[in-house]
This record gives sequence, C-alpha cells and structure tokens, in this order.
Amino acid sequence: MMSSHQETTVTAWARLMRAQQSLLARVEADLKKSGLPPLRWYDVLLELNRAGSTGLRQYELGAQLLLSKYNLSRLIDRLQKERLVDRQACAEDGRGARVRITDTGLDLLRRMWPVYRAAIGEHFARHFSDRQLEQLGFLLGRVPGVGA
Amino acid sequence: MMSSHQETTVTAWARLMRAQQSLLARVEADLKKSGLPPLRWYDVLLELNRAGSTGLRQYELGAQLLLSKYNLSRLIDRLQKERLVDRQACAEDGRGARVRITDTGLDLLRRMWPVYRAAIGEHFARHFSDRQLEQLGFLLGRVPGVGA
DNA sequence: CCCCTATAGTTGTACTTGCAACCAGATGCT
DNA sequence: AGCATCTGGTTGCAAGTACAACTATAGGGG
Repeated sequence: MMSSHQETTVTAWARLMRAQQSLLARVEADLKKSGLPPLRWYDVLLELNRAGSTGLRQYELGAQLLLSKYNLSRLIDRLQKERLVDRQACAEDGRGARVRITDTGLDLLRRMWPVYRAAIGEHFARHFSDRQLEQLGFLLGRVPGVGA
Repeated sequence: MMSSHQETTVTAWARLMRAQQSLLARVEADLKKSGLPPLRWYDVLLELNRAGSTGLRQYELGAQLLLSKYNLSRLIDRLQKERLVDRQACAEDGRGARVRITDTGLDLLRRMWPVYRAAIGEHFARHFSDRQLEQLGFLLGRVPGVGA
C-alpha cells in the first residue's frame, strides 16, 4: 500500500517522539529502582570525565547537553552540593567557572554505568539486530546537531 | 572500520535521545514564536478530536500519551480553564470523568497544525528522503509500546 | 583610555512535574 | 450484605524548569 510523503513523515515523527519518551521513562525508572540519581547527572559526569582534569566551562557543557544556562547553573549547584563536581574560578576568563568531576563523582559514574547499560540493553538494543542499530544510528545522525 | 555491538548500541541510543531533545526544542520554539501553546496541548486535543463526541476517559488519554495520572489531571485543568476541553461525570463509572474537546479546542487544534507541520518539515523531514523516513518509522516502531 | 555591546553565569519568580497521601466509587470474596 | 482490595482521579508539598532581569567581565571600536 502507498503512503503519502505527509503520512510517512508524521509516522516517523510521532514514533521518534514516542520512542524516546517511552525509553527514557523506562531507563530512568530502572535507575531509580537501583537508588541512583537521574540520567542528567550521568550525562554531566560523563562529559566532565571525558574532559579530564581541566574540566569544562559551563557553556561548553550546556552546548554539549543542550541545556540552557540557567538550567545548567542550578544543575551544577545540585551536583556540587553532593560533592560530585567542583567549580573553580577560570584563569583566562574572570566571568566563568571551570567545572571538574571529583573522585566521588567518578565513583558515582562508575556505579551508574552498569545499571544504565543494562537498561539500554533490555529496553532498547534487545529489540534490534546489529544491522538495524547501525541504520538507526546513521539515520538519526542526519538530524541537525546530532551526527558525528 | 569495525564497531563493536556495544559501540553501535550506545551511538544509536545517544543519538535517539539527542535527536528527540533537539527536535522537540526547535519545534516548541517555533510554536512559541507564533504565540501558540506547547505541543502537549496539541497532543491532547488531537487525541480528543480523534475520539469524537464521546470523548475519552483520563486514563485512556494517559495511556495514549504516556502521561502519569497526576500530571494529566493538572494538564486537563489548564486546558479546561482555557475552555479548550470539558469534563463531564462518567455515566458507567462514578469515579471517572469523560473529557471532550470543545469548539474552541478544535479551533486551536486547527490553528496549531500548520505551524506544527511546517516545523516538522523544516527541522526534521527536510533532512531525509522518503525512503529514509520510512526506514526510520519502521525501526522506531520496533521499540516496545511504539509500533502500530 | 572610554564607551558600547556581547558573553558567562546567577538569581527572583512563576509555572510544571514528581511523589505520596488521599478520597470515592468499583470489584471481588465469603 | 459486609469487608478488603483495587482503580480513577485529585491534591499538598517538594523538586525541577522556564523566563526575564541582573552582575560582572570580555572584546571591539573610537
């Protein structure tokens, strides 16, 4: 049966929104069941870990994670309160802070990963072949700001 | 170059999360620029419109849109305050309400669609061929709770 | 050097979401 | 019928998010 371009578009769009929402909810639920903090925390810690000992400026983190600056400012506050990250004045720019992961943060990152990985496998990857996962990754990479 | 199953999985997962987040933000921004309410409102109105004159129970709406009941309860409150939907006591179940779209709601639905459609085209569909949109829709349909 | 504008980040406030406790009507068991 | 349990829906309160206004430093002319 033939589908119009419009129908094809709307189906793909609706499924993209729905799939993400559904998967995110399931994975978050698994993390919570294990007594772990939300995924956002993981994202931040992961980026900071990748950045190494020099850490990242908040605006870099915001660009990476698609978070607004006010949102991020308070998110970092929370992480800092838990001693998962630290902020230090930035030498080359007196306005900004440089955010780094702490040992406690690194530890949390490492404790979260197994649960996170298992949840991704269970709720997501399990339902696809390797070939399909590759296709999906390729296709989603075409969305502006996502690929590479 | 060879990629491990793990890498393939994580790439697809990360891109799915990122693509949805990015696209949703862009489309919401377009709606706001046109002085229109958030997408969630559209989703609710669309479902109610599909349901026709008998409307829907809140729990049906919640299942359809993956919204928790408390969340939905207050969302409907807001829509009702704007006279976009109405609630009426449910005959066959004294606990529940039946929610229906109003004429005002239908009007809003119709005013939102052109903007929404254009945003989907501009930010999403434009970057894919028809064949790719079909593939993407198919693949995302394999996620539990999404397909058909 | 001074002024203008732009950028990094924070904060007040309103709004939205999440959780847990709750109310009321339905269902089921004896 | 009588009681326990379940389900649909609401609500108080805590936590998170959005927007706008703000502070402070940076950078780019004149």
